[in-house]
Amino acid sequence: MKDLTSRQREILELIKSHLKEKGFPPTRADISRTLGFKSHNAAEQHLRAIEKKGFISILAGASRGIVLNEEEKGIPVIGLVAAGGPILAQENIEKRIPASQSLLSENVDYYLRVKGDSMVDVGIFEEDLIGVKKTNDIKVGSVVVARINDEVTVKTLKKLSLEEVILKAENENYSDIKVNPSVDELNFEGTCVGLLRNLS
Amino acid sequence: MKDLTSRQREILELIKSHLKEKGFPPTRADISRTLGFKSHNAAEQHLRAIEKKGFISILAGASRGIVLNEEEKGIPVIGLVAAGGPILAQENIEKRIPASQSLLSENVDYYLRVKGDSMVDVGIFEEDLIGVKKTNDIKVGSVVVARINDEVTVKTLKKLSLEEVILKAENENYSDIKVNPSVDELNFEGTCVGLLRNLS
DNA sequence: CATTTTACTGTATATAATTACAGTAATAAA
DNA sequence: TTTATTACTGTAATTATATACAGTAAAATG
Repeated sequence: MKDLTSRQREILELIKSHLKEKGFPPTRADISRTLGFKSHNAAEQHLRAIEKKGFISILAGASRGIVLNEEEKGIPVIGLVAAGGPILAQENIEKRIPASQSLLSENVDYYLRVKGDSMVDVGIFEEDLIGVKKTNDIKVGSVVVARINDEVTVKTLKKLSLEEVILKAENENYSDIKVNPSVDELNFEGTCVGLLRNLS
Repeated sequence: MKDLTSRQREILELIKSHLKEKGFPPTRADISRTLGFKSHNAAEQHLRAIEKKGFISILAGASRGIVLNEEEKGIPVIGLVAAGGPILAQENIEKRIPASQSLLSENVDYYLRVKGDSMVDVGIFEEDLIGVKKTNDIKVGSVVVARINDEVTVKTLKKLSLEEVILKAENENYSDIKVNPSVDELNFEGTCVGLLRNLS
């Protein structure tokens, strides 16, 4: 799918906002009015170009017959993380669930399916989905998604310094993980901002 | 807001499904075609009636200018339940969060903010939101929302018979609640089908 | 029983909207 | 440098759409 020109992108955004505000697509005249075109044909030709590039479909003969061709991706759910690769790699994506706006207070970049029982003491159970936000703003005390030498784990961050990082399992049967960042490769994938569990 | 007649409801549903399928509202001709009217005016007059009853707005002069007037504000979040009244009473609704379709596997009628720590052993913590589905299909072993003599509680259903109902708190510090349905007033408000937690 | 509401048909018309054709001009790609 | 693409103006025709007016008939309401 070819890239849109800036003008075409502007028109696509206009269509989206019109849809959101009014509830139906704009006419050529609407577009022309908003962008100051003196000819409806300007809008028409932009629409054709955008359609040709695959971003919309135009239904012939129908008024306001502009359909967005979005694959409405939604937020990816990560099942098992293949060692080594990036966490959001295609092969890790189990499914996608529709973007859920204000469901969780902060924006979620992806959901990670929890494996194991190392976090049961803070109510994170196996098979729960934790909402992860990619951020470098990692704080001691929060639940983080960390990658230690290609292994991804969810733990509470207990200590963060240049010499030593301590990750705490919230389960008395597990002991703390102590990592020396200069010896082991340690990356923080993000912070856990929410939790989703399917019962029934 | 007056009730719609069955024919009017049919037309409102048609508008909704047209919006969902095509992405924009139907014309009077579309409606007439689908429902077999021989005159577009049939559709027009139905639309006027539906508008008069407050379910839609019609934008004069605009093609497909039908706007749904839904308060469909999303799924209600219930904070504290006032004793006595129905759980979904207006005064109990703390806020609403957008309908989240496939987020939780089953449809949620409302979210209930958990008070207390009686369910921590199954990972339900204070301030968590549990997704509740109103149903009479209550099963032993599932987490239910029950009302005992005007008090609402979330517990695991342990035993269900005509003589005795046992509700189990999932916390060793609490003991089972035994209810005799013929003595105490007992209603099941619904089953817990999911859980939502905001961290961060 | 009179009146209103619901549920249409049928005709007509103004206007809303799509869309084709003919151009101009600047910029990008081959 | 030729050609294609982008970005428009301007005109016009056709079709799509909203919407008014005049009816009919059954059902609901007061």
